Amino acid sequence: MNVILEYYIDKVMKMSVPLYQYIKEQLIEIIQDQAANTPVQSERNLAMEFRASRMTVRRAINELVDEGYLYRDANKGTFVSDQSLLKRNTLVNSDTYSYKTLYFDVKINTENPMRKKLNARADEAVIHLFRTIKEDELPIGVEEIYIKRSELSDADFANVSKTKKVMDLLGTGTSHYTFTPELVPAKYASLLALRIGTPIIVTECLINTIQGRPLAYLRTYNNPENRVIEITS
Amino acid sequence: MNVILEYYIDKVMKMSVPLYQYIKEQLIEIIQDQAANTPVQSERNLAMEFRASRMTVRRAINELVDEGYLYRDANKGTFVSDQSLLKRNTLVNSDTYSYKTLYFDVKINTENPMRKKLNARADEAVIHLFRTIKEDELPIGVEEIYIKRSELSDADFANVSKTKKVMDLLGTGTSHYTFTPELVPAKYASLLALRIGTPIIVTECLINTIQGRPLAYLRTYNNPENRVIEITS
DNA sequence: TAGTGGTCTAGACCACGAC
DNA sequence: TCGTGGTCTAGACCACTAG
Repeated sequence: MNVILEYYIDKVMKMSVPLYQYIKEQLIEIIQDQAANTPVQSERNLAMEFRASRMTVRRAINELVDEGYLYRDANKGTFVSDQSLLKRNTLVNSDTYSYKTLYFDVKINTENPMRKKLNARADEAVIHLFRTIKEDELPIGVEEIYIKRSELSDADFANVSKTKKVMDLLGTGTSHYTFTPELVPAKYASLLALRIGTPIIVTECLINTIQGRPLAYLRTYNNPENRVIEITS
Repeated sequence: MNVILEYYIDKVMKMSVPLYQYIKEQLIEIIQDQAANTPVQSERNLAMEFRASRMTVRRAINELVDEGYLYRDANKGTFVSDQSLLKRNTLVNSDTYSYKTLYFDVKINTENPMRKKLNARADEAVIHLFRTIKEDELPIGVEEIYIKRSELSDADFANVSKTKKVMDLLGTGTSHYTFTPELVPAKYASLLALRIGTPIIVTECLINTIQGRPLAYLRTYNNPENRVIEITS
């Protein structure tokens, strides 16, 4: 009741978070200290407790299931998932990384092969960015970035060299990663503090708008000693 | 009308596909030859056409959005996504791969380090499997697999050496991948048709039940010439 | 102003599982 | 038998966009 009161205060004060969103947050709060496989209340009970319809509660629960917090067992109930491996992706998760831009430019009429990947005409402006990635002073990787100028707002363009995740500049869309094993290039070995001949993983990422227009191309040389690439799904 | 008739024939004949599922399939049929950004009919129109409620149509559309087929633009409409890069993951996509099992055994009381990863007691039976992966006679990779016997039904156990995707043996759960660059091990170089000293990507995958119990551990040595690791999201 | 997607309600019936 | 999640309906109001 306290719970639902809180929500309606928000609502009245025009914060106006959707109810299902509010219920999600409350459920996360409730389960976050619970052991895996703990049952959550039934949908009908939660609906009463939050003074919401069952469909609204279901929406909240469904999204938590999709996000890996809960799982359903038909005819039995809904339970807390094992969260020891919560969905994560070290390629995108950059909260603790620091970046140093070593090169920044906007080029027109260059012969760079990346233009083809971006499907950019010869006279289109393309942003070039080269930066190092560190975590606690340890070199994590070096990154070459190419972004189509025409896809960025002026505000985003002004921030581009400060941006951590290029994804954040762009709305929803698709990203396509490829992973290639290489020996560390001589020109990057010292930046990565790796010996010549060390095998590394190079990740390439092409980011498209949901409409199918290429937006950005990233090429990252990852230091295998300091950055373990991992993906949980 | 033809469309909805078909569905109800199915329904009467007890095929009993959920309506939202049927609508999904029909929508995929409709859009599969359409260009990106083509609008689909409004939810209200589709509801009339399928004689379904708007909420049911919404569910179908929502799932297609999650799966990357469609995208929404609030207050404007729903549109066909660019499908040139449909979600895929070459690590799991094994339709065209052929497997050859070189080693199969069930072991108890071994000193294998994989037992720790599987959290298996010393006296638990663990299935060991070693196999090569080929596509059109080209070596794609070699794979070491460890599966807890106790998590498999007798039927699954009988099929385990014929199984393509280990994931298929297990219900839903989480899988956690790590990617490591290595030089191809001498013992696998000839199986992979690679020269000694070639850098490769080794993927390790730990599969857990949704309850958090480890089920299987896979270690794959990927041939970079014949298998490009890629992930679209 | 008319149409769209976004949210929400208050019911309903079903199959299945545990008791 | 009772409670669960799975599916579905027929409405409703909102904010926003485009003509």
